[in-house]
Amino acid sequence: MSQMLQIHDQLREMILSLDLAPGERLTERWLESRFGGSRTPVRAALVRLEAEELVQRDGRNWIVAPIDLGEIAALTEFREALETAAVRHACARATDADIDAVEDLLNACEPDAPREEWHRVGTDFHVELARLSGNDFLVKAISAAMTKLSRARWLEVRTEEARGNAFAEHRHVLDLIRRRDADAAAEAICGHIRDTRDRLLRSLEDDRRGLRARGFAIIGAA
Amino acid sequence: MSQMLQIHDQLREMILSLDLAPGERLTERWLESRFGGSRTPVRAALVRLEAEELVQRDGRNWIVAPIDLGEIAALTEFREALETAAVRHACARATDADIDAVEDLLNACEPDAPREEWHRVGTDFHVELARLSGNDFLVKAISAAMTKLSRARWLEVRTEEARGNAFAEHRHVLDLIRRRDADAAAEAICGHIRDTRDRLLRSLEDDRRGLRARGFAIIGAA
DNA sequence: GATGCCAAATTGGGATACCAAACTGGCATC
DNA sequence: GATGCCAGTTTGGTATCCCAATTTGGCATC
Repeated sequence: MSQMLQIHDQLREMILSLDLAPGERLTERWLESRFGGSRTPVRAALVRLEAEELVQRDGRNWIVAPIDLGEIAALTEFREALETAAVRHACARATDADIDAVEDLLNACEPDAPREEWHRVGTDFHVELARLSGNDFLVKAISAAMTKLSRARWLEVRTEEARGNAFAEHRHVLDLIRRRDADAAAEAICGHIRDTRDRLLRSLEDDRRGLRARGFAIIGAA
Repeated sequence: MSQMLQIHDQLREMILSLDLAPGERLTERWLESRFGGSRTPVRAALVRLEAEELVQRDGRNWIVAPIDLGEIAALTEFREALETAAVRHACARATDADIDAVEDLLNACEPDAPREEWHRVGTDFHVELARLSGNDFLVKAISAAMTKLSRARWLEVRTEEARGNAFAEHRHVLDLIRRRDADAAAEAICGHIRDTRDRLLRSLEDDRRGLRARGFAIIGAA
């Protein structure tokens, strides 16, 4: 694989895992020494990440994209539009085997699994659910939306109970799709998305001061 | 503005206006001489356009993204999800003045205006309509979807009557939003999007042989 | 005339050189 | 002590250089 893609993937991972603080400045020369390539592939990777909105320009400088709590409400609306459409199409198109495969994804996550695991499965579920729609544009858009939410979800302080609730909602949606009840499935996924927003905003609002203290650029009214 | 952005914008325009044929190979050195910059900004522009899916890699080479007729159906579904959500939010949020501004956009396009004008207004309408939703994610996604349809729309052979029909549908949607009838507006935009798909596919299917003869890479079953 | 093969040219990936603009730090001034 | 200013440093933008890989063209061979 080209150096540019290696740098892109590694830097992407560092940003999404919060190894690099939101708002932190990135100099091309630091990245050059950090990843052992020259500026050419570093710059290509930055341009790519800029298109994914994981880094952005601040004047002439590059910074890790800040987390914008103001986006969360709009992102929730966006997901409602996409995911209700996705589950409706899924009801019409997914085979039982397809649905079982998504259920397996949920089952593979043990109750005492590490936080990373829950985080990953919580994202993957929505993407795989989207895939049942058979529409790649929906898949890509939902995947991008989950990426935009990803870092905020890391910051959320989640009780084991809250995680259990979210997973129960996931299972419920799958059941309704299996029964081909499109209206109920759309309603359920919509409710789940809103619940997620509420949990997230409540947690982040409570913890906002602490997050800023950790040096994270958190902007926008939650 | 930086050279990279100039090159990006010019090249983007050339691709969207079909000055560069879909599937055509682009060498970095040709672009370098064509736009009078060095390879560094050229390459940055290409990486950017790759993220917009207007150019893509073919092995190590760069090519203008082919037109994929197979995408049109999925894109239509995608737009249905996005635009019905957008008009529903618009009914709740847009002011009468906002709606009038979109109507002015339509009125500014004379019946005998050149083809470019109809093409542009036909795209802008949907983006400005999306803006009435107040949700930037919907705006961006709809804008990107219209860009993906843009070149296929150029290829469409459109009678004056067909254009008139499309514009009448646009006005009808606006009226329903003005009356705050969300269900009817959603229904109307959805019908319009499907009509557009049908017109487009019928026209392209008829003309496919001719398009290939012009050297355009047109892939996928329509 | 078809085919196989090798040298030359071209291409993209990467590294580096150079420059102008922005930033920094410290010193002189008030 | 606060303020203004200038030299030195750092940075991103651009141009250019080098290299390995691929493509190309033509020539020898069959």
